[in-house]
Amino acid sequence: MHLLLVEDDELVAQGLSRSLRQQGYSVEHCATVKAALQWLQSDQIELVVLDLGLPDGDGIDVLKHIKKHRKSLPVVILTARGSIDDKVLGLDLGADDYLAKPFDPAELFARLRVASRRLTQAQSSLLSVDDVVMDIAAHTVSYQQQPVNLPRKEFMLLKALLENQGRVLSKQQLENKLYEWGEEVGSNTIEVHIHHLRKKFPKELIKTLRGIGYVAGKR
Amino acid sequence: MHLLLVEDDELVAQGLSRSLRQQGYSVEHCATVKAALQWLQSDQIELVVLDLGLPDGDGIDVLKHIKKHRKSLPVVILTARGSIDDKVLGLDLGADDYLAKPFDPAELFARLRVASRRLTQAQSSLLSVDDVVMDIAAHTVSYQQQPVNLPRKEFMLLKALLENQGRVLSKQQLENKLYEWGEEVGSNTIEVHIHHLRKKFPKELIKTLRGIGYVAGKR
DNA sequence: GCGAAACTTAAATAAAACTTAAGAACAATT
DNA sequence: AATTGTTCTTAAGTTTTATTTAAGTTTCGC
Repeated sequence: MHLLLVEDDELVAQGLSRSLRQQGYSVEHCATVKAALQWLQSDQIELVVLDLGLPDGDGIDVLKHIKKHRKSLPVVILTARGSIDDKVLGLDLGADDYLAKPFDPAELFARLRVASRRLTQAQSSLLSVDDVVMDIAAHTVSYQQQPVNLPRKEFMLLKALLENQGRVLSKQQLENKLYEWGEEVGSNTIEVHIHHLRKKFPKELIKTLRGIGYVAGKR
Repeated sequence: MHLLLVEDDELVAQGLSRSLRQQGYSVEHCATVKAALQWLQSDQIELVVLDLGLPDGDGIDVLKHIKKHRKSLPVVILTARGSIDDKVLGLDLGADDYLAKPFDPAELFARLRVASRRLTQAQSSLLSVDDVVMDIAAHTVSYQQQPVNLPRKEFMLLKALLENQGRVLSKQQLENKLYEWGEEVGSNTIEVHIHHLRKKFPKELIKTLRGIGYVAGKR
């Protein structure tokens, strides 16, 4: 993992770099705001350890820059400014952690492990065919990047179809998915909903198999 | 946001609960390992503040349980055990942060904001859509640079929506965020609060998806 | 070309959300 | 402890929108 250490005290920097490398990071080091911003251009950096008191400016500016341009890049602040107000400010500006000097290296390493293990995390589940994308958790659907508003039943119907791409679902099966048990439906509801869906999406999305049912997806 | 406070000192717990509520969390409190595990069954909890010294066991067991079953649930440890070894252990077992008592409440709140904004991938303590800006730390909201006064529930509601921009939240989900467990709400409260919010902000801010829920932000 | 199945349309019905306003609960202040 | 003002909940009435129904039209396979 690629770590940028921004620290102007040469001695501290050297010691830290060495032990961070021992911890398995590839460490880049710089001592000024300017150099830090330079490094951040590169998109190579995955984790930042930031001292606030720098010779050519305030480390807080580096933090702001990072959170503006690469908001998910974790930053751990490491500084002599240990007042509560400083901490609150740093954390609220987007820092992921804040250690006041003097600190124990073991604690820093533990906190860096927390930050880096968070980098390896997952995303929400999406159903899609071509440029029709459904996010079930967020209850949203988009077509060609544009959000599409689907009423409840239409959403359920499309979801059923997308969950069974390539498989034919009979009207009966679809009804079972849309309606509670015992809630008999007396008419051509499914046909009507299909109709409405087709008006909102490309017509190839839902194919009819006469006498059998409907399928979504390519084939 | 639904927070579980695990703390056996009755006095501390009471004080903390109150100020956490003031910070806008719905707080559930328990004092034992057993009760904590119970609460965690419910899947309602989004954030945990954990004391380690509990009467019927070690809080570390609660942490282990969480990280086994609900990996991504953030846990902030808050304890009298302040040695480096304890900290490293706690953090390496999956805690997201670790504060040793005595601590300053302002710092705890700031660190909780870090944890909760990570849940919603917001970058700092400012949430905004267009010219509606919410400062979670300061508990203020403004619209077109003008401060807007929001009562607690309205604030919580707007916060929940802003934390989930683009995601649809059902009335049920919103209720879960505003009310503590067992505090059943019998009526159309959410609708009424939404109504009040809409009177104070541009009407495009909160969209209704009939039968599904509400969304804030552009889509 | 015939009949069954699916499509389309519009109106009727049902369901959800909005709007009010009143009073209960809660806080702050004296 | 009483008073005032604020915030929250309830509930009823209204409006809006989704869903169902039903009737007329088209399409498909035989």
